[in-house]
Amino acid sequence: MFARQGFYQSTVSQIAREAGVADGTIYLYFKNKDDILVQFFNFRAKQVFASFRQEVDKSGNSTDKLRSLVRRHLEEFQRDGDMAVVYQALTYQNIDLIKDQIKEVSKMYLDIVGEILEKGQEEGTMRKDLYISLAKRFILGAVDSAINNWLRAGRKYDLASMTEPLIDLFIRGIGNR
Amino acid sequence: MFARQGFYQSTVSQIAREAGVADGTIYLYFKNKDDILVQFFNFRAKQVFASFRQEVDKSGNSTDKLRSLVRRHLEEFQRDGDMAVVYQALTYQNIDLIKDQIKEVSKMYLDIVGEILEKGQEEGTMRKDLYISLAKRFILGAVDSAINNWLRAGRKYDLASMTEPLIDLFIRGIGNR
Amino acid sequence: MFARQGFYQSTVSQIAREAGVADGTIYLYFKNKDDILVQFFNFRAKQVFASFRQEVDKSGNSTDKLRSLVRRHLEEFQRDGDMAVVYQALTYQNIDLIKDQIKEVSKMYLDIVGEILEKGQEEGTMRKDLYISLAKRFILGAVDSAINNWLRAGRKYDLASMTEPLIDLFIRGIGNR
Amino acid sequence: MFARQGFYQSTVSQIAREAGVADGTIYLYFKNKDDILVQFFNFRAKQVFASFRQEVDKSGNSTDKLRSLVRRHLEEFQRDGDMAVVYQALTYQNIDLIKDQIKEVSKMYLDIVGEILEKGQEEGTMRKDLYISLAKRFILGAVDSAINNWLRAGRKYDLASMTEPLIDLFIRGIGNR
DNA sequence: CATGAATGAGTTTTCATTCAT
DNA sequence: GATGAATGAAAACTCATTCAT
Repeated sequence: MFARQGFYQSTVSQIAREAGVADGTIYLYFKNKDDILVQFFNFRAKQVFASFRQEVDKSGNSTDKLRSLVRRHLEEFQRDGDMAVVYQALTYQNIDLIKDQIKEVSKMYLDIVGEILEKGQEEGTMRKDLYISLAKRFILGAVDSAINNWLRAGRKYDLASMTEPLIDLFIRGIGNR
Repeated sequence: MFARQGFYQSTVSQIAREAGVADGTIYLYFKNKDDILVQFFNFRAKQVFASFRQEVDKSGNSTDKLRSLVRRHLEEFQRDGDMAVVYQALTYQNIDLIKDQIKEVSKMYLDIVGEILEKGQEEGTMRKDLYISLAKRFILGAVDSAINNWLRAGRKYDLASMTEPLIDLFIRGIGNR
Repeated sequence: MFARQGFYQSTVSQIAREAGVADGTIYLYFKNKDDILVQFFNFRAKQVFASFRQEVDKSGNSTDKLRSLVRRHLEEFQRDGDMAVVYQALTYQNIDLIKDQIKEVSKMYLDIVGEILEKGQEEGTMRKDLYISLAKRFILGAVDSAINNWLRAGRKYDLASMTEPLIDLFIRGIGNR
Repeated sequence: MFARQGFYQSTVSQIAREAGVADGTIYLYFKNKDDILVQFFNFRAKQVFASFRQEVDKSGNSTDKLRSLVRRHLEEFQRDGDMAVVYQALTYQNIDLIKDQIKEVSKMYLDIVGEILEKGQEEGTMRKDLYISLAKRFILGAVDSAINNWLRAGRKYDLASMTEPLIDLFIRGIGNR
């Protein structure tokens, strides 16, 4: 519902009806309307991001790790497009309510990418002169943007298949020669 | 005010007070509250984006054009950080109200980048095997992301100075060899 | 709880928690929330007032009877300060719910005082020209007021020790002779 | 309406209807429902009590002053019986909201009575052995009680005519001599 | 043109009460 | 008898919008 209408356009009554419960029941599980968003973030989005770390640890060299991360990212967001919408909306807004949560999740992601880039520099597959703190944000931004495009295009094509083209753009830009 | 509090958190009364007029006066210039957002977009954001075209036309080769576009983009958004906040918030949300306007502005931008990339391919400075419709979105997304990072970091550093590092990442990725 | 927060500020859930039972259990012993107040009045406050009669019957002359009544009144309310709070709050409000109970209890008290005053007139210890129906209310009011002062002062001093000073004021008044 | 139904039994909608305005209009003049009570107290009850001082200053000896005070008190409360109900209900409850206001108003009254009693002692019309801090509360309590009885009896008789009998009881007490 | 008081529909939230377990 | 999750009616409050001045 938040994905379709946005948080402020969704009323608690609607949410309750969609959930098949009475209005008051909502308040047995959420402190207030805001808390619905907060709990969504803590129990859904955070989990997804936490799963990225495992995926990366499995892969071998840094390029594979980056590929795994991006693929997993796109796959998860494709699997739950509504979460994707809400996550994006929240990330690019400045909502006090969950500002800290957003920062935390974002940092988690950037740390992973940062480690991959450093490892890549050691391996010799990534450029030594990379401005890492920019490069990692650049990568997250580009993936976010790919997701945003997919959403705005109506979720019609296969988002995960964007992995290779994206990696290609990243690597040939940051790859050593 | 929209930048600080968001659209739904801002009341018409607050807007009127900030503007130094009475509540009713707002309705002499705007059909309703929504219309304030629509008109903002039409007369502020659209103008900015329209100015990009001129900037690009001035420059010489495609790399210079891309550099000019990105620099102008960052400069304008830095100059009016509040507009930047609102623009970003709207872009990554799914507001029916201005969905079309967003698409239009976005298309305007992507068209410019697309032309630059094609020109670059002709000139031999850009890779011939580029998946252009992805690459141009990739570039917009990366610039958006740079702006978003700047906003979330409190607008403290010089955003325009990110131009060269960004271009470097783009070009060495998409440049021909 | 009613003493601390008042009847309307206390929820049935709170009452149940304080009583160490489940919410629903309350409704096995009380018809509804109002009934809690009604039963409190019938089984607690009424008992206390009924006990006054016995106390008075024990004493000898009318002055002693009045002294016994006031002392017992102050002692009982001091013993159960929370009941005192609730009783006072209810007496000076106009709650349909227990209007009749209040009247009954109040009449019970005024009847006792009235009898004492009449006895005193016969004995020659009370003024013959007393406007009895005023005087008895005057006495109840003054005792109530002493209790109210004690409550508002935080129940810190010994309420029962106010008996003598009060009786002195009743009997002799404030005028010099 | 508060006099009739009590504060918690009165809804803002009812208040608005009685006032002949829309619900929202209430909130242009009162911060919230509680504020209605607070403002009532500050602008109505406080004024009444402030007027007592003037009345007392006019009279001559201390007995006259006491008589003037009591008469004015009864007259004002008789004139605005609804205020009387609300004032009494609030005084004998423990509402945090206006606890301080009640204390202030009550102190104002007790101070006046205290001064009168001291003056009476100097004049020789009041007993020298009076426990003044008790005696003044005793007087306020007795007057309050007279008002309360009048209210509960349906405001049918002339409250102000109770002045002389009350003063008589204060001054001479109930004891025969 | 501008004002700002008034409106009332629409929202969030509370909580007495019920009833299947 | 006891439970406590679920209910939904009712209440407080907000705020976009209107319109007489």
